[in-house]
Amino acid sequence: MTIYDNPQFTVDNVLFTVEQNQLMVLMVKRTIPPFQGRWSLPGGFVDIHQDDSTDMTARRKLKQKTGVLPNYLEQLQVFSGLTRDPRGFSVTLAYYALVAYQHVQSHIATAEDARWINVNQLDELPVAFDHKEIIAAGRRRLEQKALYSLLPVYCLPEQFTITQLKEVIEAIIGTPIQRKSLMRRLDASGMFSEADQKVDSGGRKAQLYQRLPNADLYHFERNLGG
Amino acid sequence: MTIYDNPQFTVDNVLFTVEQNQLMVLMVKRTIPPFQGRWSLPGGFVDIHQDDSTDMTARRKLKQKTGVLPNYLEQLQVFSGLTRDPRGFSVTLAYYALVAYQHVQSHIATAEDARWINVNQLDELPVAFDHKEIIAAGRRRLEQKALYSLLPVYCLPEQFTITQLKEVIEAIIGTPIQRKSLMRRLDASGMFSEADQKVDSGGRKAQLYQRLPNADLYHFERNLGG
DNA sequence: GGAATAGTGTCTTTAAGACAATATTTT
DNA sequence: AAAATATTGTCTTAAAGACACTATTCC
Repeated sequence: MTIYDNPQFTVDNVLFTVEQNQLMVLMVKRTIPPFQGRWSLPGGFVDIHQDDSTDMTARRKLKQKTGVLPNYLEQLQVFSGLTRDPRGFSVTLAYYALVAYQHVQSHIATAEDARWINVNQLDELPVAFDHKEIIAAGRRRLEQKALYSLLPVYCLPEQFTITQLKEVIEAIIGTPIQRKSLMRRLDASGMFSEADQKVDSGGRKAQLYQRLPNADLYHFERNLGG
Repeated sequence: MTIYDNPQFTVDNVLFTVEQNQLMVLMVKRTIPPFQGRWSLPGGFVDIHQDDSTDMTARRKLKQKTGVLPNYLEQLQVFSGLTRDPRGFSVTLAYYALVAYQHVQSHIATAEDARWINVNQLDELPVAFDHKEIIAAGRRRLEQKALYSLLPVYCLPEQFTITQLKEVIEAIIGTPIQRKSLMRRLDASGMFSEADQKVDSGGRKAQLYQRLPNADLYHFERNLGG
């Protein structure tokens, strides 16, 4: 039986949020080689004495950088190869995650090495490894899911208005959607309850909706935005 | 800086096909511990001197067991944990793949240790590791994709009739579909051309359709089977 | 011609798109 | 009342479901 070199295995996170109608991704500045000084995704090695699965590794790393657990976390894809890390063959399991901007804002603002980057301004940024490609894959997945589910609610606090959700979805998919369609979906999904309070917004007060704690993400049978 | 134990990393394949209207999965009998004598998914270690990515590992292992490359291959999910392998923390990247039964039949038939297992008869089989769970995840993914794409064509040879495709889809999703809807989709997808020949089937001869070589998998905006 | 299977025509259904009309709130 | 935003009503549209009808082939 052959003995194989076990490739280096890491976990990386594409943490998204939406702020001012712009999709943002969390990046951290590398302090050590390779790619020292470039921006990279928050991630690292599995600690088998602490993590009971790679999901926990992902959550642990996100908690470290943001101070909170994300509202949503899901495996994205494995990226592997000989050339993505100059040290040799490597494998990274990429996750993507969603969080409300308000939940992490204070923590990120005080951190030197962590920043929200507008995904539309990534071109100009010096990025480490193949992390631009990983972010692009995360974007595609998020965009797809936004068409047939209400996944984007996880970019908002537990309570939110229809207009807020509409703007978040539009930031993610890049095209306007019908407010009416969104209301029909909120209703049909069974994932939310109407809060007692309403909130003012310049005109008529808006109904607050609130995520039901253990509701599964509902999948619609059609896409929005045809 | 802490030194981490690098967990054991493997690649496993859930290779599906459909034969006699039954969804089948390829399994191999383990010849060494742990789980010696039990059935498991075809997979193994990355060989960094031979594989330029984990995709190639998956393809190489499938070629070894079946003699051919699958018609379709896609990452499924990573499974990890302390308890899935008695030797300690392990990580496996599961792929799922599709192949035409005819393409591999002869090769499998002569192999001692490889067999097609009807996915509906897995309960009775002694299966190694968490491979039942991995197969279940593969099934769910295949089923979902069968609702909004024509992925099941990859369980058929390059040329096929509508009736064959209909039966394959029904085996995968477990409910009957409208022949008419399928024809509309074949047409709309742009993935196929009509072959010159027709083929007999007991009554009127059936049109053969054929996969266009470089067509991408088309995603419809609605699900079948509502 | 009859049985069997393939393919067409067309009406219904469902959920999204469009957008006008109404409601509420602040100034 | 006017401006601004929220919500409802309702007609249109697109693609799937249902299913009757026609076409082809073999016996």
